Amino acid sequence: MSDLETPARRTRNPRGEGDRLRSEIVAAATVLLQEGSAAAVTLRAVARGAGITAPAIYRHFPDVDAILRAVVDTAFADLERRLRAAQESREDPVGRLRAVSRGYLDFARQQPEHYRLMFGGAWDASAGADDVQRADRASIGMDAFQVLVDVVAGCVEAGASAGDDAFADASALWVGLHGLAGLRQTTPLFPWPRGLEDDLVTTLTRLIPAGERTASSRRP
Amino acid sequence: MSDLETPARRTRNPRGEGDRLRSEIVAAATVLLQEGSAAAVTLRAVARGAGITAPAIYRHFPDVDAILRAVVDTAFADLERRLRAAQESREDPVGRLRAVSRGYLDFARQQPEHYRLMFGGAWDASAGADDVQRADRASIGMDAFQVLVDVVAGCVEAGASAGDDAFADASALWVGLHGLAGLRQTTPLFPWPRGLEDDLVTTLTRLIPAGERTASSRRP
DNA sequence: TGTACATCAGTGAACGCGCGTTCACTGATGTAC
DNA sequence: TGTACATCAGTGAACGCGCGTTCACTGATGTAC
Repeated sequence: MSDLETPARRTRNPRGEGDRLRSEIVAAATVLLQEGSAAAVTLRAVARGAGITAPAIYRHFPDVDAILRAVVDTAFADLERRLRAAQESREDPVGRLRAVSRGYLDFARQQPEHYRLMFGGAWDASAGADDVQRADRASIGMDAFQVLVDVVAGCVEAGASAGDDAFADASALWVGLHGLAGLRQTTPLFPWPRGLEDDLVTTLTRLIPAGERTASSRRP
Repeated sequence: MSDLETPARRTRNPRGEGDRLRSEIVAAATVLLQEGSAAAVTLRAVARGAGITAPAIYRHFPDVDAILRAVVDTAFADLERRLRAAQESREDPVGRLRAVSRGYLDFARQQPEHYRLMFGGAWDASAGADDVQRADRASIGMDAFQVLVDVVAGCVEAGASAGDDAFADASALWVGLHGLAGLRQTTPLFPWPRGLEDDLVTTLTRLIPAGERTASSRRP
């Protein structure tokens, strides 16, 4: 706007406050999401939570969707961190696979509204996104998914899985974990069979029963 | 209120219009859901869609959640009808299983907002429900699930599945289908492995490869 | 080193909007006598 | 069979609310000279 008056002006360094408030806004939105649902995350409610007035939000986010995207980004980073920690909590490949699977389901159970927002799909249907943004949206969560690929590949390499395509089997595992997380949340009264979680992991990643292991295929 | 004046009054027959308008309200809500999201289904928007004024809604529904519940009920009946039709479209047990699975995923793909509402879980978290209502909510969708149990049991009986617990395997299948439906909707750009859908059905219901069939277990 | 000034983050008041909900009402329908 | 009346579905006006968004502003911070 006033660029016309002073064309060669240097871009000024951001003040420290700027980033601090930005993360406080995201934190306030996170609290609202945990206590209610995505519908509770309004611009004014976020401002109240952050202790500022509503218009101040606009210095940091163009709209409320951008805040939610920032929350989702944070949540995906958190999920990845937890999956990596689960992976490293064990030494044996199958133990790692099960620990990561449990970690995934724990995340979904403990942060149901975050999980719903991350995988609810409503937010990425925004038509206003350009190609770059869309590619960004597409790659989000892939770091977390990579942990699944890694632990499945570990089982294959150790001869504990009969699969030969870790990416494909990790995809199947992801589908199973996501389905279980979602349905458990929706239908808490359904009489879920005992051991379903372990069975799903075993079946979807083609784990070989311990007794039959050390062979490279199903049977000698 | 005026019961005090005429205590023994007969309950009057409902006029035909009453039920007709009720279903028109549900139909209007359904259209709004298809065109937008659950957030677009407001009391006033439904009234506009049904061609009536907003207060007229209250003759038929206590609040907007009740309308959404009616939409969900209708959608579950529709899902069951489609799964039954898929089941009866084939004679062989495995063909039936695959047709029903495909029907489930088709439903989720064609009616994404309905599917999201049915399994989104937000609507049944209402704390105002009494025990009867909660039991009602819990049993909803079980008729549709029974179709999965039936086709899985058909495969077991025909020796096409190595499973021995049709309910448990149908639960696993449900988890897989739900996960695939949800993730495909959320992450359309993910490079889904070819044949994942068929693989999931095969694996989760413990289908025996055609060459190894007629035996009662995995190997003679 | 001092000082005038540009920059910037956040404020406070105000707007128009769609929402759910209420209320008294209207006019058609069906029933009692 | 006629008629007076109760019932009922839906109307129209109005309310208060929280929302997103705008605008001019304030006062602190940092920079140029």
